[in-house]
Amino acid sequence: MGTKKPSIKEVAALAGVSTATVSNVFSGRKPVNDVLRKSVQSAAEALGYQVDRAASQLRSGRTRVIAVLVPDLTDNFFATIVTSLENRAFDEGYDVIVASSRNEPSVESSRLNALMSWRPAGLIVVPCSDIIPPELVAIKSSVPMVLVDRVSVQNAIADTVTIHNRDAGEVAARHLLEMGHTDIVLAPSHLSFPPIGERAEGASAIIEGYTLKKPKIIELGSDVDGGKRIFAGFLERNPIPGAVIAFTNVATLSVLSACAEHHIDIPGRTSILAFDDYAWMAARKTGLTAIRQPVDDMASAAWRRLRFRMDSDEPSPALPTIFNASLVVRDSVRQLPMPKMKGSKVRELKRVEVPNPHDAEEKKIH
Amino acid sequence: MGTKKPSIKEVAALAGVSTATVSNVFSGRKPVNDVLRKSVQSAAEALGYQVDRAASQLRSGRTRVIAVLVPDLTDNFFATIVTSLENRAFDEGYDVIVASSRNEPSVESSRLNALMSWRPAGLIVVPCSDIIPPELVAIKSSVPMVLVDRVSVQNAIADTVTIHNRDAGEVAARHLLEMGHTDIVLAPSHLSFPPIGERAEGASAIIEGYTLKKPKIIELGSDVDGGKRIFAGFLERNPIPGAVIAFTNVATLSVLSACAEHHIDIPGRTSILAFDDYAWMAARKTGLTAIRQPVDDMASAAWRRLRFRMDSDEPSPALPTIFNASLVVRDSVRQLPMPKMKGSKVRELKRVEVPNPHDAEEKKIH
DNA sequence: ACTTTTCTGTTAATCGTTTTACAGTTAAAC
DNA sequence: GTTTAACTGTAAAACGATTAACAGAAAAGT
Repeated sequence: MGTKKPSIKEVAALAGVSTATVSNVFSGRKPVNDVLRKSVQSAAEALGYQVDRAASQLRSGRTRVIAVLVPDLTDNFFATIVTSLENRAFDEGYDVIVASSRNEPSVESSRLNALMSWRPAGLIVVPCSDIIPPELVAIKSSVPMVLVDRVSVQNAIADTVTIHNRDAGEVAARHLLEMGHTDIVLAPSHLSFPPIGERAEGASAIIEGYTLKKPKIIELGSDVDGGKRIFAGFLERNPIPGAVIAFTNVATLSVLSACAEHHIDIPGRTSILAFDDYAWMAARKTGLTAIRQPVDDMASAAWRRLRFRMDSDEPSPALPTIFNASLVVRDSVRQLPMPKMKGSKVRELKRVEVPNPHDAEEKKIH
Repeated sequence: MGTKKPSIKEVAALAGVSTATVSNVFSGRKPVNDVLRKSVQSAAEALGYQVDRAASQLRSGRTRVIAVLVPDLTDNFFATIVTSLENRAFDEGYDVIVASSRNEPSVESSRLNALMSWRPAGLIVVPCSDIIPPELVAIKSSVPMVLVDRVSVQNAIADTVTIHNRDAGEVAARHLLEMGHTDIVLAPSHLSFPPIGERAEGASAIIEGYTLKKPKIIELGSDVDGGKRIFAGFLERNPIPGAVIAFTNVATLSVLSACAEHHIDIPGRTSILAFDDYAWMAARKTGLTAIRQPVDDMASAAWRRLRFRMDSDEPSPALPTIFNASLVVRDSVRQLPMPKMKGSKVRELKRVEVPNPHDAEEKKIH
């Protein structure tokens, strides 16, 4: 309980000007004489004045807030996106408010409502599943927004930023086949999450095309402990697979934990190919071979797209921005003695350019 | 660009009541007849009405916002704290806005200002270094706040929530000594960060007491790549140490990466004791022995303390809440052939109770 | 010398809520 | 049967900024 914050009136009084002038000094909306400007600034300084967001926003209708909704801040992938977004936004004078949906659609809805009550200037959402919450559809027309990662590009209701998940899955599978593996198990978190499902489909199709039968798929869920138990259960009831593709960060941790518990050597006994590339994956004796998503590029694309939407008032059709994932080869996939083709050290997926009639700049997807 | 949001007036008109009544329905401040309440609610529903935060906040002066400032959202420790805080706050009708300081004092200051312009009801800060930004000191009297983790309890200007870092360092060192290690290197990120410095001191004191000489200390900085290079450089210029204590998450990753690069077997060639306990630490063949901080307990303590401050207008002296860390024994510390004493599986630090005259509830620190 | 433009600053209305003060109605108390 | 109290609802005044409309002075144009 200190003294309450000074208002613009007090600053105006102290500087001997009108409140309008003080406002102009702070917003830079109209030029102010140097002498007056100085005196306003020092008056504000002396009083510890700060513009009141609420009042400013109420009157102007403009709000320099970007709302961001992610499934789980604790997941490094999302945390990285949020951080990146936050920095970019801040540099351009926007503030970011974040909410996480804990991977639950109901929480997602209520958080979305909470976020919207800020009347944000823009909205960036990583939905938690493929059923896009009805709120979003309603909101879509009133707030510029972009959807990231967990969306199927087909039925997107707004701009999207994703990687080409099917391709990524294919590359993963192809790498395993090239290394001589045919006994491959697929370990997604939830097939119903668009990117995960697409990755798994891509991988499955390639494997089936080669081995003529569908690979086993085990859904591991989105928490590490549960996933570990599921995968451990699988290991107990089945022969140890020759290779596993883990389609998310948590799936990777689940698989790895279960293997550690059962003293299964990697890659001696089973090979592992992970998705998402984190520091800890390299910080081990046998580094993990993984599919890396260009997180920073994705974040900046999302921001760029949002800026574009916020700046233009002409509505234009939803634009998908699609990045390429890359394969980072380390030591967790064993070369089996029947090489078909040799794999290269870092293998780029074939680049998928999205036709983009409205925003030429977007073309230079990297 | 859709239709603009409806205001309270339109709801009132549609429901055939005054705006005051609508306000009462939503705030629950005064009782409203059931019939009217229903009609207000359905009118609001029909129009898609949502209370405008800006206006509400401007008029009432109250704001349901908690500002949280952390050094790095990408660090799982902080992300966990933020998530935990967010959930708790949300359940009680507060919204959280987060900012990260990227571990830079200058960013910290500017972010702090940005956060304060929200006129938050409460502030939770994890400072990035031991020099508490001057803004904070100024703010202290006007906003309830609590400091978490990176603070030395001694010169705290507000309530704090920490673990007993010195003790944690001591326990780490003692465990290594008990396992027969004497050739121990200390790997902190920055000694100037209060908790890190204290941990290192604790460990150093114990080791010195036993071996009669100070252990080597290598500061690794707060990014993994840099730290890895520093530690790799150390490994090239020195004999491989018998054991390493890594005092933070990033330090752990740096050390591990460097060891992987140099094909140094753990714990065969060198033993490692880490701080902070994450999923990936268990997801390896040789699980990492680590000191675990009770992150969730810390977050809830921080929230509880903040609530207390927000509820009471009587100023009371700053109260430190101190938790105990625990040692989680896995496989990364090798038992050397000269056992002094035997260590137990999970060893609790001695509990440090903080006298607490003002808030009896706080006593039950767990 | 008079009009026009430009520049700079002010007055006062306004944004959408909350809230104080008050009014009307009904129930309880005497 | 009048006074008190208890409820519910309303009208209207805030809250602190922005901004449209305006005003006065200096510069420029004719």
